[in-house]
Amino acid sequence: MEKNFKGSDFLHVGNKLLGWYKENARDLPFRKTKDPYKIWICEIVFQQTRIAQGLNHYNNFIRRFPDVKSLASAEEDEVLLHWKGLGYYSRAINIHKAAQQIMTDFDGVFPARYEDILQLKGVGKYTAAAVSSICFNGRMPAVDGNFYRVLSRVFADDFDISGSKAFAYFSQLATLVMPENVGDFNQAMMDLGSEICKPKNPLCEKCPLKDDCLAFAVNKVSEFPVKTKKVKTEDLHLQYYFIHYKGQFVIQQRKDDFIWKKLFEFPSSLPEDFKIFIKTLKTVQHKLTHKNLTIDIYNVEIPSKAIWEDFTVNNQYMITDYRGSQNKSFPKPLESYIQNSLKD
DNA sequence: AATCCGGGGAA
DNA sequence: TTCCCAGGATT
Repeated sequence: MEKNFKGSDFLHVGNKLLGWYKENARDLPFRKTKDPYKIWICEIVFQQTRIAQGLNHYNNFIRRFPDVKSLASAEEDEVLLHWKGLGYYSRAINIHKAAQQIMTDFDGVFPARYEDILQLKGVGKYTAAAVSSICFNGRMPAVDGNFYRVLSRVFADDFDISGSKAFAYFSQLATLVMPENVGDFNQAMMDLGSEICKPKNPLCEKCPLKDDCLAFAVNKVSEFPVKTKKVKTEDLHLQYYFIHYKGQFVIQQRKDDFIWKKLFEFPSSLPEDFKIFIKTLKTVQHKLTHKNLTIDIYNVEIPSKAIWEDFTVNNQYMITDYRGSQNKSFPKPLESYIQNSLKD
């Protein structure tokens, strides 16, 4: 149902939210700073990632890369290592490229304009609005999943959040309630969506917007937001050869397409001659959001130094050992396999 | 406009 | 199991 609220005044909703936020803001490390670098990093880390899940990654990342320059001059593999286990690895690749963008295109100074921030790799309209508003008094709503949920409920609006029009639609809705302090407003919406206006079992009785929420008024909070798109998963079979000799083993790096971008893995093929060295096969199940993985890992034990050197040199494979593998980012199931091999 | 990209926690 | 999370890039 299209609604036309133009001419109406919903500013008091935003101001109520600000009042609530002043007393109930979560105590998070990145709330203590307006350093655009740190705010940017935290926005990327927490894309599609819960605070509890990403907090250690954020702290470790900032400790190792405290500013744009240290990140820009780092090796990509080390950036990926700090992203290990977080998922959506293109974020790590893009964050590294963006740091170098800031060095070359913006003279090493984090850009203050929304349009410039938007040019950074991995930064979309949400992140640009968040950094702009929190650090530079920008006046763009940082419309994310929390905005969809809170606004759809407050206005009892059944606009489908699955479609690509949702961002523009809820951005306009957000401007109706957006007060002067946009930076705090954006963060307040995140906290309200996380702590009160939760997807399931929202705490409506504690909600500062209880008296303004149309969905609550008609007891239909659970019907919002409307999301029609279904999540589908498909099966995927992977095959690996854990080729090793005296604690060393063969690895390779994945491409930057498909899953686990730029992460390390074992070879997925083995010359026919070497299949006589296969000792065991371990099959691992692993779930991704859109894929159910079945991973066959063949343990290939090379019997002699001569064969090992012949194999690794001729095929120009990357070699590591258990210690060295700690400094590389492996997908979780392969990391587990390496750990288990260590026990044997 | 539709699809893909992780991993973990909550219900 | 299913859904969702401080989304963005690609096609």
